[in-house]
Amino acid sequence: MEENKRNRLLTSAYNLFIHKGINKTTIQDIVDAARVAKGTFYLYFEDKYKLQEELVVEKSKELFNNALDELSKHKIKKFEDQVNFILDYIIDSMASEVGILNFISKDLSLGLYQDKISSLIEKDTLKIYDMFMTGAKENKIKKPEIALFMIIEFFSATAYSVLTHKMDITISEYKIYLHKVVKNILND
Amino acid sequence: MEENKRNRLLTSAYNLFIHKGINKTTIQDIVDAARVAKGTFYLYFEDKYKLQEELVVEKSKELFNNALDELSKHKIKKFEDQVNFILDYIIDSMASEVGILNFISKDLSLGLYQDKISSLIEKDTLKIYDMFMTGAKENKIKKPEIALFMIIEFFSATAYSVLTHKMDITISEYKIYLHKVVKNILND
Amino acid sequence: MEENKRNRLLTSAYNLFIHKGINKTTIQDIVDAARVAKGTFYLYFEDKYKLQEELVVEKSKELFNNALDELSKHKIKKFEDQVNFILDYIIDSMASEVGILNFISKDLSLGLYQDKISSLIEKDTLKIYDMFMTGAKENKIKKPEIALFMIIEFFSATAYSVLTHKMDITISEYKIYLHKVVKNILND
Amino acid sequence: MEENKRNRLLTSAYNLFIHKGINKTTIQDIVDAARVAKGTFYLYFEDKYKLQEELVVEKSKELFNNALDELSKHKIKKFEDQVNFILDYIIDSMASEVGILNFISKDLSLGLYQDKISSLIEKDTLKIYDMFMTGAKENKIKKPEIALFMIIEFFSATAYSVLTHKMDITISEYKIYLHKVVKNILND
DNA sequence: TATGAATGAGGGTTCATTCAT
DNA sequence: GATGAATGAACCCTCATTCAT
Repeated sequence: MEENKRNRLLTSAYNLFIHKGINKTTIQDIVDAARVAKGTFYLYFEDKYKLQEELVVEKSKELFNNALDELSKHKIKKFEDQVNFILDYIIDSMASEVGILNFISKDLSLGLYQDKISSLIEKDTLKIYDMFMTGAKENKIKKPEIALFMIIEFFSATAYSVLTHKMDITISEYKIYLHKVVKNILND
Repeated sequence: MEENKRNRLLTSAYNLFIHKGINKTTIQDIVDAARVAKGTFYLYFEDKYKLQEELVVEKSKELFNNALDELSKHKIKKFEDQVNFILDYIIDSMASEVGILNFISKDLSLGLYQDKISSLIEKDTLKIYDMFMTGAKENKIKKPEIALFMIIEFFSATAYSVLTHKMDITISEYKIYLHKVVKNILND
Repeated sequence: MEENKRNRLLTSAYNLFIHKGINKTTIQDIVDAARVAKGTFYLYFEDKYKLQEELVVEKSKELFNNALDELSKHKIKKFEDQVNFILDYIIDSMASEVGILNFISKDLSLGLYQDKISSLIEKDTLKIYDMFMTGAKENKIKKPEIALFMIIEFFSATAYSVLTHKMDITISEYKIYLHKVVKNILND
Repeated sequence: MEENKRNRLLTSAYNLFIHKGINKTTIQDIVDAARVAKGTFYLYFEDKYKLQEELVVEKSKELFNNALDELSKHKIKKFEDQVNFILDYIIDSMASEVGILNFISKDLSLGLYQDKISSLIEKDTLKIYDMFMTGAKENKIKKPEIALFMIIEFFSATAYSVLTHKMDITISEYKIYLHKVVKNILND
């Protein structure tokens, strides 16, 4: 039963965050949507931001794992192409699901999100991290961690701007640049 | 006298923002530090965020203009090298002046800052924008606006991470990557 | 416990309103007097004026119902006399209880009060309204609603002035005029 | 020059009062409209309410005097008819000039207004007061002050309600009631 | 576990009034 | 007379957090 309420809180918060942003979502809003008492919130989460953190990790894992699943279906040989496939998959997912974009960026700075993503990626439990490191080793990439970091940072910053139409460029056009920068970083 | 108080508010706010971040800085804090009555704040600024905006624009202009001044002293011929010189100058400035770094990133999302920077850069009154466009034209760079955007986004995202030691890499090492990506983007 | 605090707020507000008037009574005053936290006020009332509204309705109902109770003890036959009995009862009540008079008129315009009273009276749930309409019908009064309105308006305006000694006339003298006007309005 | 600014303040305040009501009109609003500095306000008026008082007296005198002027053109013999003529004139004026109605009643309670009117009427400098007392004496009305008071109170309360459509009755219908009550009060 | 009434610090904002110029 | 920058008390309201039940 307890997990039930905890999950309801997570789901309700997610829906509110993507619609109103975190700062404008109150704990009252969350517990109302979850049909749970206010005190119950504090039984499961220290505060709003701890809940958010959990949500970001969860949603990111989902995104990455879906990308990996899809990758495994395509038998792509070249490491560079694998990396690009994953990045393309992520940007396409985000383009089709506006919610997650708002979630990671309205109020929530992208920079903040990057903190979370980075710490997420550094966890060796994360399959995508392993996949990258394995591929990097096989391809004798010198500093794989820095390379990954550069790719992620570049991707995060630019993809967000492209998706929100801050930059007047289509996703297809953007991918060309992206692939070139990735190639450049990997073939150090 | 009036400009005096206005300036005291700006200065006090700047100092508080870089130490506590904007969200944790209250208007009461600002007026206390400026030794000014609360109502005086509202005489000059609509709210905390308007003041911040003014501060960001001002500080950014300072940074860009200093970079350009310095560039003009060095007689660098190649466009790509000029761009790199400016980026290096900015990252070095930020490295030596911790304040501005906290100011643009604590609470304040980097993304938000980029909005400001971007709108700032798009103003044709801004010398740095002109400089880039002129150089790009001379070098027959195809889509100078997209190139500039890519460089700024990449630089903003990575420089911040490097300066805050989120990534274990020295500034010198970082510059090597940076220059390569810049080269790659410019020689499209 | 909850109703306890709510009632304490109502009582405290009433006492403050009758002594200082609504406009000069702050929410801080009310919660202090009720020995309750500020936030508690907003738990029960939207704002000061909603509380006031509730108070006016409550006090008015009390007054009307007492008047009707008393009327029923006196077996008065004639409709006109019944109406005068009620008006007399109300003015006597107000004369003996200064509080309610200040409450309905200091700051609070009498006109405003009339709005409340009128809407109160128009509710068919209100016994006094039924009593009047029934009596009016039996006595073949042509436009009972207008008659009631005229009586109420005349009574409200003059009674208030008499009770506050704005006019140098005793209550007894006043009743004579009042009864004449009532008679005149009813025997249209 | 000074009278000029003073008058501009009065005029501006009047226009604001009739549109926004007194409570929502700030001194800043008034001085802005009068194109005068804030401090200047305090040179001529103690506060907003002293200005308002002056305005009420002035506008009321205007209304009464216009009524008297018009009366003198009609050679009406009977005292009762003269009184009714004046009341009719006033309600017709108010009906045609919405401004004054808002002025005396939005925020400003009618009761408050009555205070002013009453004190105004008691001043023997007021022609209308003289006219009434003279007529009353000639007609051997016993307590002319009380009669005047009753008429004014009844008229104020009901006319306001009729004009603001709080009561569903035409002005013509209303006048019939009004005249009957006046007759009744005068023929005591 | 679960509740939700109660808390109260703290936020932003307004505005009548003063006073040095 | 005239100005308007400066004041600061006062206000309303929000909301994360606690705690007795």
